Amino acid sequence: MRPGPRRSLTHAEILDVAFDLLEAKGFAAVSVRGVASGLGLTPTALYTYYPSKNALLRGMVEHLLARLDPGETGATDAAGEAGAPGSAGVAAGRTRLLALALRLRELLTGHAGALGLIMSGPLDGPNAMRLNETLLESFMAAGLELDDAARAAYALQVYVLGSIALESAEADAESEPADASDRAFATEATGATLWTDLATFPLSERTEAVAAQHNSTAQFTWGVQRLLDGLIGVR
Amino acid sequence: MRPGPRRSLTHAEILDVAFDLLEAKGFAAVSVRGVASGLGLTPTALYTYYPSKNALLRGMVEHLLARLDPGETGATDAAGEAGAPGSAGVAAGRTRLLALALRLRELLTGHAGALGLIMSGPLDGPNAMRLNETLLESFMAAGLELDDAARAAYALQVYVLGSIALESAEADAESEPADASDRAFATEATGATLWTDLATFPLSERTEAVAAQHNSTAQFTWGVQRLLDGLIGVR
DNA sequence: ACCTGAACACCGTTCAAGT
DNA sequence: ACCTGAACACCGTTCAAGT
Repeated sequence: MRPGPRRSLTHAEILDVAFDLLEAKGFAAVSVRGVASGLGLTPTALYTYYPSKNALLRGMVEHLLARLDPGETGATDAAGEAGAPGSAGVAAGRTRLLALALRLRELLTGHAGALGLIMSGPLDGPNAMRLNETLLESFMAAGLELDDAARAAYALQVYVLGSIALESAEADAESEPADASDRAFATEATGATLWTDLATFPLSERTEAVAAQHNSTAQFTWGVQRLLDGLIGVR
Repeated sequence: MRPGPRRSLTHAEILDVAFDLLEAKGFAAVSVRGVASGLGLTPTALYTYYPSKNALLRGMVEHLLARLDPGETGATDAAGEAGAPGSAGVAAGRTRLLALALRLRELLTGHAGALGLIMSGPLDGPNAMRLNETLLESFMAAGLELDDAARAAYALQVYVLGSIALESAEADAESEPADASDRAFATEATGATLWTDLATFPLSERTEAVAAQHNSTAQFTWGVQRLLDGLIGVR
């Protein structure tokens, strides 16, 4: 076939195929050629819809964030004044922040390799801004003044994305069987003693059990709670 | 030339070329072919030293971490008992933790695109373990019991890596001029209203000035301090 | 505007062969 | 053990051409 049947796709259709690919074969499979062929198109046809692969990736991020649904704002009373709201507002704000963090983590870990998406550029799309606005409202409801709320909102995003980064780094490693030898070479490369086993690090050794749980929802929640402890003045 | 002059390179020499490439041309330029040609080798020759590109990347991570130099342990007194150490020990532990976090950030942001390195696999090399051990010691010196110290050490690493992730995502975007149009397409892709400008998000708008400082050392320090507030029971 | 086909300049990795 | 050269199966992106 030469020119083509004039399909006129939706961006949503393209992103669906991209997410199918991400879930089925991982981040590396989300290629211009791969998505195009999943759509029944030539790679070059995709450039009609997105000017670059990076633009496609950003579209995927926004698509994910659209499903975040920050929920009812409801913090309008506290948003106006920088004073100390009632402890009920503090508790409500904190609950909402934890819920948002958990939901964000859920969305991003649901699709393996989603971190690659986030690193495609800054989080400045409309849905990312909506999230930011909700975080600001919640921190102000919890008693922070505006500037501190901004810093706190950023800190929380940092923590969530950091968690995803570390989790996905380990998840990727597990799916690659050649990893043990990779590690050996990395060790040798630094000139470190090859017999640096756990015994050299007594605390790390005694802590193996809890380290094994580092990627759990419980550890994530614990970390977010401690961060919120530090950000909000309560507890 | 056919077979070759039998060079016998050091892993350190290879890593040096890799870091030169990383600094000069970014993470994408750190390719097997690129490193090999910088060494005057054929790409395949590199596979004698590293079994895969990922192994090379892990070697680079260890090489970076080797320059971390956690410093004198000095917390041997507090490491033995889970009780409450003197406030001097708490302050010293906390100071050391902040210094480590700052140093780690400095190392990773010094080389643009270093996050790609970290995502090459879990941080389980000898130097990564040495860092972990030092973090454990410091948190115990600050008064945490062993299991909480393990969780806290992980939380701190999460925060540092998350900061790097967000910073490098924005740094990469700045170096690409085609970004504005990318964003427009991403916006359209979600079906979001195109006129979602800052005015729709009043809090985000009023907070632009501090948002512009999100990648600063000051903001990083502020976030780490708040996290330490929550992790260590003081203040 | 949407699409094809050919092409350009790259990738990581494998394999047989040389010293 | 260390290296080459050829090859395989991919990339993102550009460009002229068709409808």
